[in-house]
Amino acid sequence: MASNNHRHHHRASTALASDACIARLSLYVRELARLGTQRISYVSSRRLAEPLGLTDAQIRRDLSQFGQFGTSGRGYEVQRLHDRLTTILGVSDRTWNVALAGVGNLGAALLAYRGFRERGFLFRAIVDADPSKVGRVIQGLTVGSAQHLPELVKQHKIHIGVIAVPVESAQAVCDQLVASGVRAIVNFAPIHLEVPSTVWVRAMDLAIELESLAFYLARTA
Amino acid sequence: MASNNHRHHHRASTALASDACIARLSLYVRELARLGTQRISYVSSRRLAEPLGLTDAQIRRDLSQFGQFGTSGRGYEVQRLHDRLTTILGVSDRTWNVALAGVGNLGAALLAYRGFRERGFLFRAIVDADPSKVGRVIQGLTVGSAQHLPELVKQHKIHIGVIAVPVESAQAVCDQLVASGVRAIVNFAPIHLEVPSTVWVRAMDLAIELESLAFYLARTA
DNA sequence: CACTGTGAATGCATTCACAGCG
DNA sequence: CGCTGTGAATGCATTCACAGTG
Repeated sequence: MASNNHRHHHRASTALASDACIARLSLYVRELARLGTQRISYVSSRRLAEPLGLTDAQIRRDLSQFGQFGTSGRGYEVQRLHDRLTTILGVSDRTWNVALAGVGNLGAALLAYRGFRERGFLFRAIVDADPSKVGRVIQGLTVGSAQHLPELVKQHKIHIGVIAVPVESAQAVCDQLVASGVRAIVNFAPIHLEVPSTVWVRAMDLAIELESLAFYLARTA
Repeated sequence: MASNNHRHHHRASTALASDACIARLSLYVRELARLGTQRISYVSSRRLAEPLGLTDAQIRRDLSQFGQFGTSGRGYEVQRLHDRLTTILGVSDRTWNVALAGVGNLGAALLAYRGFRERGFLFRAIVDADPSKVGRVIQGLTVGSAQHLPELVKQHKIHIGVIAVPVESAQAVCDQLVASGVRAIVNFAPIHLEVPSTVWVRAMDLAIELESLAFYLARTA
């Protein structure tokens, strides 16, 4: 989130790149895909950086953490770099199963968004605590009861849980997801979720973004 | 945006706190409000930090940039600190006028979310490029034509623009907002918006969050 | 010659650790 | 004694600048 994402995980393994760097890799993939559709075959770090509002040095530094992908004097081969980065990000050939908890307005919006499917993120199970919503079919998926979340997670081999429930039940839903084996969560509820250090959480908190803007506006009005 | 939010603004004025710090101030306000409803009148930096997943030192450091609010041996008076921070954030006594461009699923979800109104962010104008949507009433607001965005911005004295349109038209809508005098924008489209350095942009990019999670899952599977 | 990849320098944010206060 | 506020230390991310390469 913005940037907003805390990292207090203590992993022994290999030194991972920073959150910010990983987020930028996604940006590079997007821009490379766009360049690909324009039949552009080579791109320099400078040209890749410009439309993203970044610097050439930053791109080279980010990429250098994962290997050497460029050619001196020529730049990067668009298709090749795209493929390498999607592999690094784990979105090249495989798909990820996503569960959605909370089918309110926001949940429905997430289900309707095409971008996820294109990148290999597939909603496999959706649940809601409201009995009147259970059984409804949205985007081809039947809304399940919140009680069945654990078994749905196992049944569909869910990798990522998306929490779009009211703040009061967010931690409980999170606990259920974690207990069922989910190790990655996107949280839209305005609360810090307590999870074991083996679980990754990303917070999407729009109210915080608005308040940040209010701060800057109030100072420069 | 997430941290994801880049900052490449060159402001002469007083040294502003970092984006991350401002975002945390919002978290403090939230937690203080919660403590207030529990009739807790004093809180130490440690007790404030814990439920937010932060450290006591960080809270004291953040607050110290804006003044001295605590009492040695006692901690912070909940109500007083809450009031001071909302004032600093610019959300204490005033309201902010928000315009929404793009009334799709996401836009509708944003309109329906109560949290914004509570914090003083009021949707005043909504527009969509789809003629079949123009004239519809959502949450008490009539959908206007996208062409009328500039005059609506002026008419309603819009402070903040929210872009929830397809990626193809995001930059154009952004340009319209900026030309109409909007100096703060929340962008949900997966593209880097080009704006003058006097305008603040926050990116909300869910696809990037999901890909970051995929990266970590792929490494620790 | 145009560009990459990377040591070195810089700049920031976070953490430590403690003097000083109520 | 418990806690704040803050210099000092640390740790990271970004930027600089350039040797090396196709």
